[in-house]
Amino acid sequence: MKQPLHERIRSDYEGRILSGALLPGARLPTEQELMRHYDCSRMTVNKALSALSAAGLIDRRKRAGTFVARPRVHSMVLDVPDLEQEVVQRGQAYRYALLRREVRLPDPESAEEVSLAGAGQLLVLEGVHHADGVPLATEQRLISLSAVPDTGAVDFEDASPGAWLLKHVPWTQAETRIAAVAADRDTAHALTVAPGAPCLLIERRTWRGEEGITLVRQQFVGSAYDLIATFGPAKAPPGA
Amino acid sequence: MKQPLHERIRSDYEGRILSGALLPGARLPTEQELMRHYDCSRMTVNKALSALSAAGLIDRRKRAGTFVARPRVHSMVLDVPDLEQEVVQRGQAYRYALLRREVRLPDPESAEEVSLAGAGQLLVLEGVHHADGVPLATEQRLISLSAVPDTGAVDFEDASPGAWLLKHVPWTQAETRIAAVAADRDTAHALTVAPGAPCLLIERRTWRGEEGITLVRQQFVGSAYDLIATFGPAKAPPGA
DNA sequence: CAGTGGTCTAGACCACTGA
DNA sequence: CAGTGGTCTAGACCACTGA
Repeated sequence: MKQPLHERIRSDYEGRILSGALLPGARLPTEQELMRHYDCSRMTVNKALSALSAAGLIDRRKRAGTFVARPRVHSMVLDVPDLEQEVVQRGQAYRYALLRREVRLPDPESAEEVSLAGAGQLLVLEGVHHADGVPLATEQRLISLSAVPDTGAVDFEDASPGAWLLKHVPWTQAETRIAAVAADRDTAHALTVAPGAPCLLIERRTWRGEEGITLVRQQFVGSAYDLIATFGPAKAPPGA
Repeated sequence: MKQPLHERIRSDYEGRILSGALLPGARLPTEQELMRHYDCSRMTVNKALSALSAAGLIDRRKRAGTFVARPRVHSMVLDVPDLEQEVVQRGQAYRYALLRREVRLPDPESAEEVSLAGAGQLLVLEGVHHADGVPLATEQRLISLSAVPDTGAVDFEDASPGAWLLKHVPWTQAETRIAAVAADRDTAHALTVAPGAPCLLIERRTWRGEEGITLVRQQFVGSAYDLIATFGPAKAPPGA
């Protein structure tokens, strides 16, 4: 075994957390218990747990113990925006209008749908995000029911699916594609802009471990929305 | 002093690296030397250096020693694209055409220019990025000459300023603003698209520590460019 | 082959805080 | 107040690799 022991301990628990075997809030063994289980010194256990803590996967509290961290909302380096929260922070009223809801098998011709659904079905949600009653963005979302079975029972008539997912499903990997497109007729109608108006298109795929969670395609009114991403060690850029 | 010693060692060297007092490639003291200097055990020194290594600020090589890492090109979590590299990877020929170059004081009415320039002057560069001879994006860039004095001597007639900066200036903090806009007359002309065509606008501010380095505003032909950002622990998304 | 970092041990004292 | 994690010590053996 060339892998260091502290790496093995770290990846053991990383795997259990990412796979969902250890749910948020679950308690991990104490350092003493891990020392006995892995037959090693406390420093080695501590190194593994410190790394998990630095990665945000666990929270450690003196006397209380070590716990699986709550799903990261804004703890990732890129500020993946939760649209609802953002609108509310601007002091506007947020509303999500669900237009369509469907559970179906993936389209066998769509590689991305097949890859997302795995062996199961897809929940398809279409709706429009509003700020102060004005349409801000359209959203088409696919959710893997095998990855997130709970979603089937949730009522999305009112709540934004993105906000629900952020709160309930930990994700570890995301890919975002951003482009500027001209609004087609349907989108222009839904957003009450002129056809051809510039829109910001955001497509995001999210994974937990190796398993796809959701694929979402949002189209924003160009004149009404900016995407801002900040990254680096500090909380806010120095200029702010 | 409530700050742990390993934190103090870490922040001592972090500060020297970010401030430029220790340049890329410079050698740090060995663990033995640091043990003597801070009068502590090797594990404490090792914890501090391991953290700097995990953060990508230093490289450690057995027998050789510990060195300040080269500026991060793609090591940040968000894949800030280097346009030149991206175009070349697509198998296209890259060219940057410089349209304007000027050294001037910041406009006192522009808070962002004043904040960027500090006490010094600004280098202003305007140009167009081409892929296979076709205009891909316009670029307006401001560089703080007090933060990057070397820039004054560089010939940007041919080389993209972004690629030069990525290679030569380590940055620690960035803020990116992304929006969809309609091309105005000048931009449409430079990009040879119709006025009003959707364009992806990217504005990026970059800092090294507290000091502003550059502010760049790029406008991409919407139909020709997608921005893709991947983040998470793995190198590539599982679906790819 | 000698110096460097990587890892690990078997302890220790302490601060914190919830049972 | 007892159990937990945070930090630190003073060693050790090893793998690696450049002088």
